[in-house]
Amino acid sequence: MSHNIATGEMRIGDLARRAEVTPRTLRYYESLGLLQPAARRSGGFRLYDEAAVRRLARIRQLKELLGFSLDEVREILRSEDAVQEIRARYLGTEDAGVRAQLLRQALERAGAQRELVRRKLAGLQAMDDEIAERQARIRQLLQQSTGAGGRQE
Amino acid sequence: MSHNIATGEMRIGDLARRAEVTPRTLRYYESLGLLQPAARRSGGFRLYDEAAVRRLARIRQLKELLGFSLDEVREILRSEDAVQEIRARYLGTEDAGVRAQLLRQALERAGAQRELVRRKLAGLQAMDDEIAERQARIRQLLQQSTGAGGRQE
DNA sequence: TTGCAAATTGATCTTTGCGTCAAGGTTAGC
DNA sequence: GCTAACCTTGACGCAAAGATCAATTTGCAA
Repeated sequence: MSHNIATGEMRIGDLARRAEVTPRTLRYYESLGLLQPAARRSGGFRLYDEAAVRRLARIRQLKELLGFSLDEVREILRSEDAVQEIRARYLGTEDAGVRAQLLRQALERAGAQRELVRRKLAGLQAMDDEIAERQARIRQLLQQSTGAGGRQE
Repeated sequence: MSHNIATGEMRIGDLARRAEVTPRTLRYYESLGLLQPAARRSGGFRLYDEAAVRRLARIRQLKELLGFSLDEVREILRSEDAVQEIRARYLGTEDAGVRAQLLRQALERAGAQRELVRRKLAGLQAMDDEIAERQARIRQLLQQSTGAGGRQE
């Protein structure tokens, strides 16, 4: 059994198939400090869990969708990991003052991340608008043309 | 004078500075058939015009913002150039039927381009929404926290 | 006319993000 | 306990997108 459904543990090939990447890619990501296996089996086999599946999906999203380099992805993940740490500390304290402080930190990080995404988004929006405008102009010409020239079809 | 303001003619270094790339990059783009200089001076110096500035900006936008490879950029530009050609032919005919046909071609191309952009946009939107949601959750916690713990500031 | 910044072509170098062997070690199933 | 499928590390290869020489030329400017 290569894939223990109950514990969610899987070997490198299983994870690779699930994420549609090659094992080589996963080893490479590991070497860059992007994705660590949850454990190693006695023989040396890497073992991954469900958290790894999610993290890998995130990596691919950042790389493919947003076009970040793996170096940038590492920085972003580092930041996200920090948020998780803040969350853990938040859950670990009862002190309202400390809690509020931690929340503010998390908020700040989320804000920074959003900034990044919104910049890309704005550029894309502008492009979309531009194309839409062009389409509208052409459509209008087409209307005039087929309207004036006697409608066809 | 390296940069004739009146005619908008400039040499490779001028264009490079304006677009924040290196001259090497421009020569490379030329070798890929992405950006042709408007002319060459007798000595062999490349001369660029304002159209080149715009085209270069477009290339960078497609590459940096949308994450297209230079190969893909070339295809997209080819398509855009085709639109320009359609436009020229449109202006060159009076035949309403031909005109309508050309307009429909242009419309189709614009549609295809928009599809591409919108796919990227959708992914980014989803990411932005996700972050926004996270922010909202944190803000709510913060409200509760500072609300319950006695407001400060 | 000489001098220096900027240009030319050509060649080789670098980085990123993996792919592809090579030579073995591990493990599930029979 | 054997075999096939999977895994290990290590090394080299490769395409994209330039960067960096190197050896000359060009051309404005004093």
